[in-house]
Amino acid sequence: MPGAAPHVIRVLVADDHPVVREGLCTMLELEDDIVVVGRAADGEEAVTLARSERPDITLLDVQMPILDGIEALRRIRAEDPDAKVIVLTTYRNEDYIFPSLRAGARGYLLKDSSREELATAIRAVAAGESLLDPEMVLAATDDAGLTARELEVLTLMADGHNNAQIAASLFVSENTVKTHVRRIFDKLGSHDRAAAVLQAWKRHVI
Amino acid sequence: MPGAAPHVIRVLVADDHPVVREGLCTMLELEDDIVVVGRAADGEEAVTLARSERPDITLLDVQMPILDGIEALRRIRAEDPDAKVIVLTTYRNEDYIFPSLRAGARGYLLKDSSREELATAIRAVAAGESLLDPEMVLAATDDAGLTARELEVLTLMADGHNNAQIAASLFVSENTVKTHVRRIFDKLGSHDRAAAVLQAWKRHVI
DNA sequence: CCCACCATCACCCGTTGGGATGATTTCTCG
DNA sequence: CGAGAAATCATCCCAACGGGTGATGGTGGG
Repeated sequence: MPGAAPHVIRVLVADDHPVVREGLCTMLELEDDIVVVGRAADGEEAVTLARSERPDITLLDVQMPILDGIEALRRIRAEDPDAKVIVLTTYRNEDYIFPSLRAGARGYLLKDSSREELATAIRAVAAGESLLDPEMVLAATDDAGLTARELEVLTLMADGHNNAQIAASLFVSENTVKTHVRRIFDKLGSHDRAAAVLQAWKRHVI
Repeated sequence: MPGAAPHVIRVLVADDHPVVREGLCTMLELEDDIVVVGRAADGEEAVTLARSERPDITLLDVQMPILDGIEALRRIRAEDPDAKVIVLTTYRNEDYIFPSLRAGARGYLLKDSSREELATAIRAVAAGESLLDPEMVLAATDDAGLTARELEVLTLMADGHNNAQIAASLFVSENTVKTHVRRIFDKLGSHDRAAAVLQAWKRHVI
């Protein structure tokens, strides 16, 4: 890599919260090498602006009206496969990290980031690297090793279905369901449905 | 009320998220009659700044390190019972609305607010009124009508305790616990522990 | 090719849970 | 004071749960 000329990085900011959007823009404008070239309040606007402005970096909030961040991300990258997008999240919702990466995100950050972290992330991604909030990556890998089937059972349990109902839903015998349930308990470290379901919810497994 | 002289409103902003803090300040400074006299990144700082600056309005994030918003609110009002504090929340966590009001908050807003809403709220509270996000008030009443005792039982259920264990914890008979549990089901519209606990969690009852 | 993992099912057995119903006491609020 | 809500406890009863153990196919990776 050549000691690239001090190139200004053109950034598009998409967030439905006016406060957050302003905050991001204000912080970014304080950096000499970053300029905000567009602000979007929803996913659709983000896609449109990405098309017209062709920013170097697009900051996308996951939770947005009309088009959510992930879907906006897909469309932006469908139009421009080289688009570099960083996904932001307010909540520690690791649920979105893998979908984001699969959709082509280059970065995944908590909004709870300092100006430095933001700027660093933007520069890194602009330079072609990828950047993930380490805290998020760790948490996201915590799917407790549940299999797809176990997840189905767990979800039905969470909805208040008993073993017989789950069995009927999945077209298997009740014995099978009981086996799954027991394995779910093992993996989540719980001994009953209530604790297992809450545990799973807290860990964003369901 | 007299057509008060165009008095400038001195505001203290406390939020641990740099982005949000900046965003709030930027938006508020755009208003002619509002000036930000302090910025705090945690509850302790907020208390200190409230003491030294004596702002007309203090904006407090509920979730902050060291001292959370509620506790900071209590201390600020302990030192100055006339302090006017508006509590902000990112999440739709209605759990904090009643504690906030009990602690003396004059306003309770979602951070997901426009500049106008923010400014209106600040002016209203500065003028001696109270202002609550109507959406929040409605949601907050949704505590499912659980009694304090039922909440204790529910919490223990959520931790995976069975009726016998709960009975032991609360020094009552298992029969009593079963009665509470059944009433909890009724109130939450569930038929088993797993669903009840998750329901309660989602509704921020526990 | 074999091992590991997954999903499936079975049987047994003791414990727990949840529904129905009724009663007592205490406390608050009008 | 009297109504009502909350908390307490009881008894009956059957369905559901959770633990233990063992077994059979299918699939995929090494």
